[in-house]
Amino acid sequence: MSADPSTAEEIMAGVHHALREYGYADLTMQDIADACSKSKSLLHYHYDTKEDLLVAFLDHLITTFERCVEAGRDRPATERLVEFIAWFGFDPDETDREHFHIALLELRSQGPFNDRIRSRLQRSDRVFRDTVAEIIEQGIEEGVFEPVDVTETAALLVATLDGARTRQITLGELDVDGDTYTRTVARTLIDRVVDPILVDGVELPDVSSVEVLLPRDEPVAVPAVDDSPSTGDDR
Amino acid sequence: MSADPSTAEEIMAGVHHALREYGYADLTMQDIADACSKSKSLLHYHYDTKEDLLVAFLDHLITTFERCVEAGRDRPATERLVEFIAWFGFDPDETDREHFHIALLELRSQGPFNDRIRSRLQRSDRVFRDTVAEIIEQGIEEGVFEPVDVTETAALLVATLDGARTRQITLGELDVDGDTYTRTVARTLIDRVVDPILVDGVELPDVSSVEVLLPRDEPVAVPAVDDSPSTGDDR
Amino acid sequence: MSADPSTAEEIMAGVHHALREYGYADLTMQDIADACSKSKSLLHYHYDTKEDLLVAFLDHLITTFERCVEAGRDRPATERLVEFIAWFGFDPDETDREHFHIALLELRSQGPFNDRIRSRLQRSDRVFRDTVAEIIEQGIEEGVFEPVDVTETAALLVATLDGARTRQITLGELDVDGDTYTRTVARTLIDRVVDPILVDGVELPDVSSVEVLLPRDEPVAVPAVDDSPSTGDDR
Amino acid sequence: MSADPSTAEEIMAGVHHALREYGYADLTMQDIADACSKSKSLLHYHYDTKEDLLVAFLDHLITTFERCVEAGRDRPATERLVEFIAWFGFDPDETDREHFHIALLELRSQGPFNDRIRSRLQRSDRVFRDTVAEIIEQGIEEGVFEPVDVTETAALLVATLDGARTRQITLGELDVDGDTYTRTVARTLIDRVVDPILVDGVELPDVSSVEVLLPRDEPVAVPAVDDSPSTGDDR
DNA sequence: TATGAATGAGCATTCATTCAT
DNA sequence: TATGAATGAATGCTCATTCAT
Repeated sequence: MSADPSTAEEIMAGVHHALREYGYADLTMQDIADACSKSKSLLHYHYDTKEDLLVAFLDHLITTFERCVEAGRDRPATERLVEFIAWFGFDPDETDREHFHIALLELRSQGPFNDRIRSRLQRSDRVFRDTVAEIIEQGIEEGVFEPVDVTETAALLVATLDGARTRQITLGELDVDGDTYTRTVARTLIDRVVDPILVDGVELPDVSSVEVLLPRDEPVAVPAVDDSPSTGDDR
Repeated sequence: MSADPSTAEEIMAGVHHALREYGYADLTMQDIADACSKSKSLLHYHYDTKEDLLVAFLDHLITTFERCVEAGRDRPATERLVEFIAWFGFDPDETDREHFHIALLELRSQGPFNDRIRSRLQRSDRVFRDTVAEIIEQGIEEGVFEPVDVTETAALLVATLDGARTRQITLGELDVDGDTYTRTVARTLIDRVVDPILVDGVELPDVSSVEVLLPRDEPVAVPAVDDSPSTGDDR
Repeated sequence: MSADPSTAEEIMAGVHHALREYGYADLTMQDIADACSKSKSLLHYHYDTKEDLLVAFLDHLITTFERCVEAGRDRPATERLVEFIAWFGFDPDETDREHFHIALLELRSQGPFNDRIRSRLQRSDRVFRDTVAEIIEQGIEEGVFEPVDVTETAALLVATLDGARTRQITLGELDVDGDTYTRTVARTLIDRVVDPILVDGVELPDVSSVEVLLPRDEPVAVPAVDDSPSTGDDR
Repeated sequence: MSADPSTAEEIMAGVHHALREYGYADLTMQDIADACSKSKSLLHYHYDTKEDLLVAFLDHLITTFERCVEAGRDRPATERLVEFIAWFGFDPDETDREHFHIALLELRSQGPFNDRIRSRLQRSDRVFRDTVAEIIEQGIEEGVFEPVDVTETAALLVATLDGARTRQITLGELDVDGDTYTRTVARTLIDRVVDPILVDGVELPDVSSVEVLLPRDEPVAVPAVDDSPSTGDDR
């Protein structure tokens, strides 16, 4: 890896920033270089190809997410579930986050064409569904959720939230019943899917009272991720 | 419109074919020209810019969908709903359809950057949700569905099915519990969301018994769509 | 020639109009077609190539000029000379004329590359210099001009006026001593070159009192010029 | 500016060479690239657009001229004036120079359409007329020229020489009285305009005895012109 | 005569990548 | 490590010209 660990971080932050600004389709190496005040050549010194760089960025992203999930593991299941659901939506003023997810959607749409990207998406999907499954499992053990099929339930929740976010992003600030697409769907999802599996008497905490530990996608300096550049080995 | 209506159709079919083959990001005017055995110049003769052409294609797509929805309006609500849900999924062998939806996802991911594309996506979203809402409304009137909030329900169903398809597409033929992502989610969606709103005693028809009228995305010759070339006016 | 004589005239007027609007370098067959409300194909029916069309236009232009010169031949030499000098300049509000001469300059700059254009420019040069030479000759015979070398004098006058106009056109409405480039030069030309060859006691008439018969380059309907299209013979 | 000063010079020389060979209207970036044995991409690396490159070339040209004028300032006015007049003409064998001025005329004809080109033409006009004005002023001070209006005289001389050259170029090697157009006009110009303002007893030196310091338009390596690539600032 | 449809050749520009330092 | 210089491949678009009717 880079002798200077901060260089790798600066580059990752640069990718993040450039993705937010230009989107994936319009993203050039020059954009990234500008965003981290480095030269194109240096990016190629650390990552042989543009693809290598983006794959490293995806790894970085997933790792960050995993770390955050880990950090919240000691909280009650209901709280964690609400956090997860809430995490998917944006407030209309979080344009940075929205721009980033737009870029991410573009990147995801390249999955079918790119094995390496796809493998990261799969890992990310695994992490997402496992996280939700684990939360539900935990809830069942805690006696707050009915004993449902956790795998199916996790798949449903993730698909729904993802679909809502995708639609909200691609359609713009479209209102559905006077609220955001994602929020409308999230609310309905809770009413129709989550509430029915709550054990009688159990209530979900209010969204506003739940601390969100999952990454808000800020270009925070991350504690040093080892993604050795240009080693070339890939799955 | 073109004097020869078949030219416009040939071009639309060419776009369809080329999107399936190359995806949206890699799609060139040459690809489209090749796909319909015409010259690049001719494409530019009919559609000033590449964007114009793709926007026209989206219009064509939505119009086709609307026509098919119209055609199935006389069937029972349960049947129509099952058809709609089934329509979202692919069999593993329908690679053509899958490839097309991959391209569509890429195109959708450009919505945030392109007003004209976005306006088509919004129209399409409207059509989708209105269709489902109308089906549920019809079901309530027929006495087969409980009187639920149709707008919310429609939003939930569409988001979930879209999310499942998006994930299935981007992640590849990933199995969830031994089935397709979309099918697993569709099944769970029916169990957890649709079944609970069925009036007691009513049962959904089996998927395999429902005739699917919605467009299978084949480049079928469509009965004449008016997309006057190069008029340039937009919204 | 065209069965309908007005068609040829409409096309010539179209070229004129289009040249004024787009200049020569940016002139497309479509521009000309639009300017005369005809189709590109029709232009090609009458004139095989774009070059043919422009060459015909130059012929048309020169012929018109000759006709106007002819019409003024019965006036006194001093009057004719002042008219000629005045004819070269524009008022700042004659933007149409200026735009046309801009296009003409562009066209002239193609002379070195195009034999057929060059031959028309040469003919036009001949007509110009001969006209001035004839005026001076006439003046000598009338006893108003000293017996100077008419060829040299004509060459000097034409070069100077042309140079002034070229500079005025290319440099924009640049002021020289509070007046137009062309007018400043024309005045100095009269002071330094014309006045000295006037016989003692003779005075030039005032510019404003001289009727300008030379063509103001308006797209006037011309009495029918025979420029048989597409005959292919040249020079 | 380029780290290697020779690169900028090579490109300028390439533009010069390509202009001479293809003219302005037919000039492509590929032509220029070929002419300096570089890649099109490199041209775009140094100059964002074709226009940028040509504007830089015009700047380069004017700067070179100014430098040469500067270098000849210590000579007598009559000598400098004769040099200036002689400088405008070509010998029939100087086809390179002629070709270059043809291209220049094409470029000038774009002035009305292009602010940046026009501003360079204006600067060049200023330099030309100021140079002649300064020479005449100097001559008046030296007591060899009568005290005439220097501005008017300079405008007249420049317009006449420019007009003669333009006509010679556009009309081809057309003879006027057995001599070049420019030479005929230059001779007459001296007879009718310059001689009359000479103080009695003063004579102009013979053209052949005057050393011409003004640039012969050869692609001579110029002592380092600063045209920082792609800075984008203009005027 | 007159037109709409269709084509091929050409061109400026972009961008990931490489090279020399 | 880090950079500026340089390149090849690719792409959307323009336009004169031709063809079928």
